[in-house]
Amino acid sequence: MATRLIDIAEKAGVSLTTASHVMRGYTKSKIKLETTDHDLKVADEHGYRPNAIARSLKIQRINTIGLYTGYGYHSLRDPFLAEVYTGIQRVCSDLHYDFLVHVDIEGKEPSEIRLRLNDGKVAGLIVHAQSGDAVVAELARIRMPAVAIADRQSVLPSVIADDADGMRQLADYLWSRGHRHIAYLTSHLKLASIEARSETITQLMAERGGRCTVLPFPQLHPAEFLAQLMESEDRPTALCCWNDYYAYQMVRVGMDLGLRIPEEIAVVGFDGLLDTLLPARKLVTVGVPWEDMAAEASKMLLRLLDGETLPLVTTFPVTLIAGDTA
Amino acid sequence: MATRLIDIAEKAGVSLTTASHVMRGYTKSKIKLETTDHDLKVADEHGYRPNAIARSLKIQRINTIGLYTGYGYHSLRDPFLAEVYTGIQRVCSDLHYDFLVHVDIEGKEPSEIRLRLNDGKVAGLIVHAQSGDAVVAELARIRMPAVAIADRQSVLPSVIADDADGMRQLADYLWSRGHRHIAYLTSHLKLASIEARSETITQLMAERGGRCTVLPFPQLHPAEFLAQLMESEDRPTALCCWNDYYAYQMVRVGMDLGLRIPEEIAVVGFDGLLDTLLPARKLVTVGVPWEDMAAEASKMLLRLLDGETLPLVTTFPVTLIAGDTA
DNA sequence: TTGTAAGCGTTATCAA
DNA sequence: TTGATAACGCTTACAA
Repeated sequence: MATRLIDIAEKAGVSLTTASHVMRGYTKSKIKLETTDHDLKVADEHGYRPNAIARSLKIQRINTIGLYTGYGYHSLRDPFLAEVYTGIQRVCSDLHYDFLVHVDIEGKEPSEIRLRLNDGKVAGLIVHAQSGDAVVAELARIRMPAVAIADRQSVLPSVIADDADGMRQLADYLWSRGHRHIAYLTSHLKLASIEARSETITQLMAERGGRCTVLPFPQLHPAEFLAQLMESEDRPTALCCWNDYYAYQMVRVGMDLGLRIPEEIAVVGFDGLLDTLLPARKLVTVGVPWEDMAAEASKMLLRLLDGETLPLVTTFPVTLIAGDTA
Repeated sequence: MATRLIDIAEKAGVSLTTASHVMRGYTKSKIKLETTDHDLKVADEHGYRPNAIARSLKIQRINTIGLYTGYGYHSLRDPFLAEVYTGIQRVCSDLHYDFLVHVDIEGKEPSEIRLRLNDGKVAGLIVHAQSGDAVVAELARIRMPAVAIADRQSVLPSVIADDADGMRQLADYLWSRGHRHIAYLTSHLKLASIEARSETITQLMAERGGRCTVLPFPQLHPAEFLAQLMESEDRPTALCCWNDYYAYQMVRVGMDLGLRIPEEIAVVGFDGLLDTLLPARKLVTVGVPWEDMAAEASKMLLRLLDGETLPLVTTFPVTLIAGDTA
């Protein structure tokens, strides 16, 4: 049981109110400097910190914001989300907020999910979801403070990229290099940005007398897809991919097929997220199951909360991964 | 103002207690099925959800865990942390916990930081910090439930990799390929794993009559460093790097210098995190300032909490990034 | 300058 | 089977 304000007050020999005033640096009512100093000292000795929960309940505010994404738990291996997290954290850090990753929301009905998001743990949400996400509609209905990022939500203030302009720049670039027939590789996700991008480029190419074929990105057999595409009579000369990840996959598949890029097939992406730090070499290294370890640590933490005693050290095995750099 | 339990009770024409029992599915006291059904219906209509804050205050528990890392805000571009986050989320999702990323802790004294971590917002913490981190000591002192991950903390249950065995495997591998003098590129961070790794490999090489020189990783001028190293008379034939990120940097620098890898210089890492999806090509793409956008969205959210009215759409400019794939 | 007391929305004890 | 009522730890009128 952590020390409470009343404990501090008692130890310091003052009332609860006085202690509270001192802790909050209340200036209106002038408290004796002596009292103040003494109180603070006592609080410090006991490592006292006001309980944020009780405080939130009283003042009806909480300095925590959350993130809702349509997907279950967020894969931070997705460089896009990593950027989003980093941005949120930067601001939270500056403005003294904490950042709650809502994860207890999986496999539920939309209405139930929004209930979970609205249980008072966060003051508001950053939202990244597909168009027509039912949860987002619910959130808007109950006027939960929320801002959409990257993919526009009609019912929320949205922070988006200038997708159309980006596509125009790409179209200009490709056109000036002589491309008259391109393919746009889209995603199965119903994201506003994807629609904006594919529509814009299709229209731009058509306006100029060229054309753009919209195709779903071949998740399962990218190599077969590209091989077939290259053999087709009326084939596109450039692949315009929804994002960098898709694009790099196409580049790799192209290289595997022995295609010269960009001479035989040009590839462009969208995002500017993935850099080229990693050469096309396979590193000799030691594989560590970091994710499993973090999972195990979390489980242990919860068991700890249950009063269980845990071993001081839990060691996971690691494995050498062969490569070509050594 | 969200609906409270008492509102539901009034609407349903029952007492607060009854409503509470119904909501919690309390079975001991048998409530008329009619009452139950009616109450639930009313609650549903109003989109009622028990306030987690009030609930936490009352039951003195909270189903949220946090993460403390020694560095300011966590860079999620660090693939290691991405794995950690993902692992934590996976477990939280399974066990109905939420995950709080503490960010309001920067630039404070250790004792103050641990106070912030101990304000009741989280039930416990996952910890990743350097050896001798004062905050960790404080956390242990006040018996805050915590589990360390990846880098052992003497005062906490720790989940770590078998660093020594990993290094043994690497040493065996390098030794069998004829390497007798290697360099270990270490970090400035005082992490337990680093110490364990460098000590182990140094000792293993020495035992066999070879040797290992421990050098700080050249953050600023990796190219100059490698060039000089290659020219030195008694140069190592292999670079053993603290992690994959360091290793890939060395590989790239090596390729830039025209070195044959592994013939002229072998490179090994540790982690198994970075894959080789990305070829050493520079993509033509459109750069989007995702992080800034997320930051802006967060700021907007907070302004929204202040009652401010925001524009429905905020658009950021994007820029074409030249490359060699198109 | 300090103290008393009400109340934030729950849960839980104890009567009715 | 249901209903008062007292906490949980804090903030804040208002009173002394």
